Amino acid sequence: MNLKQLSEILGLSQTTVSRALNGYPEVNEDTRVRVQAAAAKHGYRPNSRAKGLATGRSMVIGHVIPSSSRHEMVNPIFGDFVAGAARKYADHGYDLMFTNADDTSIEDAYRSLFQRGAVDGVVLQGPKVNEHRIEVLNRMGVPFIVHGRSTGVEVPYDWIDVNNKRSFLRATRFLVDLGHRRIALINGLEDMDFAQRRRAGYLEALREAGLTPDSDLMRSAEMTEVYGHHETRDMLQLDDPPTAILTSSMISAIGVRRALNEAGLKMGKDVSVIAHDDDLSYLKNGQDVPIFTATRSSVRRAGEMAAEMLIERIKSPNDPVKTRLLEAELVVGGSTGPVPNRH
Amino acid sequence: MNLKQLSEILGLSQTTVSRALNGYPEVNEDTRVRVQAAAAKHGYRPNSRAKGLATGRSMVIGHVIPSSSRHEMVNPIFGDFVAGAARKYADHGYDLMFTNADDTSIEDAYRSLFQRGAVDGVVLQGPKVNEHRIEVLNRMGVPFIVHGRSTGVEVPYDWIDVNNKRSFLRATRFLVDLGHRRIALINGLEDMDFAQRRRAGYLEALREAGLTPDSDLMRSAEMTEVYGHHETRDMLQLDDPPTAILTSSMISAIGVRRALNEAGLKMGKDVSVIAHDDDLSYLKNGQDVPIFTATRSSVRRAGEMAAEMLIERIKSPNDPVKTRLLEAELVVGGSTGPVPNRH
DNA sequence: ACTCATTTTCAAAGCGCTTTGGATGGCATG
DNA sequence: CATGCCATCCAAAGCGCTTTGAAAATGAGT
Repeated sequence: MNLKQLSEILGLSQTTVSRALNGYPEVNEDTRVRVQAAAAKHGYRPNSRAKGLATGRSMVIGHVIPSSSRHEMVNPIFGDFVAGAARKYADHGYDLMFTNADDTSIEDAYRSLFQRGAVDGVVLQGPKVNEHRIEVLNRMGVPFIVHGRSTGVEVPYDWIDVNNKRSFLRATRFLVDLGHRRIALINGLEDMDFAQRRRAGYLEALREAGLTPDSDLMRSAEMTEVYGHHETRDMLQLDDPPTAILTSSMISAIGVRRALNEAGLKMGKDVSVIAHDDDLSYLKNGQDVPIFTATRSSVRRAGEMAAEMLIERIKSPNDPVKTRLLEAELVVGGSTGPVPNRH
Repeated sequence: MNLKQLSEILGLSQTTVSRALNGYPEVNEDTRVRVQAAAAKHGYRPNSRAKGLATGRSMVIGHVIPSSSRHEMVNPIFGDFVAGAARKYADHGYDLMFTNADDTSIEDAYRSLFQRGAVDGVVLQGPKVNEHRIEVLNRMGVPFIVHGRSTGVEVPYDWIDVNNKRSFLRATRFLVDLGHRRIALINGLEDMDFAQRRRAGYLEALREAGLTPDSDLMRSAEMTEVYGHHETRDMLQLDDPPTAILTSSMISAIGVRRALNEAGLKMGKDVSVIAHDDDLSYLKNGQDVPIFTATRSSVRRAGEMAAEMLIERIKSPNDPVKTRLLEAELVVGGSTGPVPNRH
């Protein structure tokens, strides 16, 4: 069923039917009702490609998931972020399109998506320091929003981010206040912007407390469970092992906990742990009392907000740059406690 | 840069340029080379909407993520499945489109996606028992593939699934062979098809062993970490608590482990645990020796295969129905051991 | 040189929609 | 009654591509 057929059934022109369905004023209310009824009855759905061709808009937002050859990994926070975004897209009549690209062709993926007219805007996830893609997108003139920021990029751009520095600053201070002096940081990949900011917060808190950073206590890699476990076990072997561990994700925190258990150490007593908690739906940080003391910020909510900001940007391309910095809460759970007395 | 402009630059007709770029034979090799060079130089990318309109194909596959009001949850296996699928889509020139729909409108979401001409085929994830959507999709005539199966649906359809029954049968037998008699099952939501099959396998193994199923030991809900923890803690309170626990996901297995630790029980010694492991990239089941004894089947690989099967289906709509049953491996890790001697 | 078959190129129609620039008719106004 | 003004509706152009049917160019064969 297409417009032409529907209009023939109704004995109206395509113009009128189109206008009736799209809410234009120059059509009699009676006919509008009649048209809408017929459309519903026959299950007419305007072809989105044809509509897109005619209007020049695709009503689609693009996301690119990097699936590099090095790290065949899909961050679990991806699911919740996307769910949040997709929900808002749906509210505004947008669909969501993914492209999978490996690290080398990721820029090309964005270019292709936009220049083919497949999407009206894109979301850039997981920006690195000096993120090249931001300038590329800027130059292309595609509306976009960055989930995160990128230190070193000078051009203005829309972004939404968690105040990573502040939240790790606060978390570290919290540990310092509990008497900890040997505080480890199990961070995400070094070149990710968020990891840099978290480290900066961590280092600032150490400096405030007059503590010297120890490179043995600073680890960074993809934040898997296995990684959290591995690094923790490794650090526990040190001559002067950490009494507290900060980690950048709930997933690796679970690995940390596993390593502590294996070593016969009690979390929150022998070793304190603070995790960053993205408030994932399948991996809630406990039910009432949080399992881990954590810096919490819902990535799903971030997805929703990113979507809304992007849609606004598409609507008004010339508005001044919009940015949004979310503060993470520091929730206290059972994984932290005063530094144990050494014999 | 569109076709018309490019053809004018080249002094050729749009027809020839189009054909040259799309590899049709009726064009001189010299001109083809010339056209391709010019296209590359000017960064010409055919508008996908226009192309779709002309060809009647959209080169897009649709996925619908249910984000019901009841369970605001995105299954983490979703990410890996999609990553696998998207990779294969990309190989074949397809894009991937998401729509977010709540439980009540999910059927409508599929209908809309296809009838608007937005997608050439769809993937149905997480089928329930008597999955209504399958018949809907069948009647609509949209090419589709089901990740999983649906007991009670009589119409033929393409699917790819893990042999859930067999894998839980084997896992349960394994526990029985270790001497366990009180074996609990922490399963997914009752109405999910996979959950039914896993239970069927579990029950069959119990029957084989002459054990009577105990409804106190069979739990089912959304497979979160918190849920695994909650049910385990609950069952440990029983007069006759389980000595072994089967669980449908690594995520809830982590909750199980947490509950065991809290109760001062040693996993693999006091209580054995077997989990189903989807081999998620961020949640590997240990590095060399598996943490959990598990029934393992890569959901990413399933995504890849689903994508390929769907693309074949789109190419040849009249081929006989294709199905694919994957066997999960039973990998032995540290979470299982002989039943402890009761005093 | 001329025909005929091939190869190569092209003009134009069509995909299903929106939108511009009228047409048409009814109604109040002078 | 003629005029002008809305309120409604419509025909046709255009979005950027593919594809059909035909024309032009080339080459082989006589």
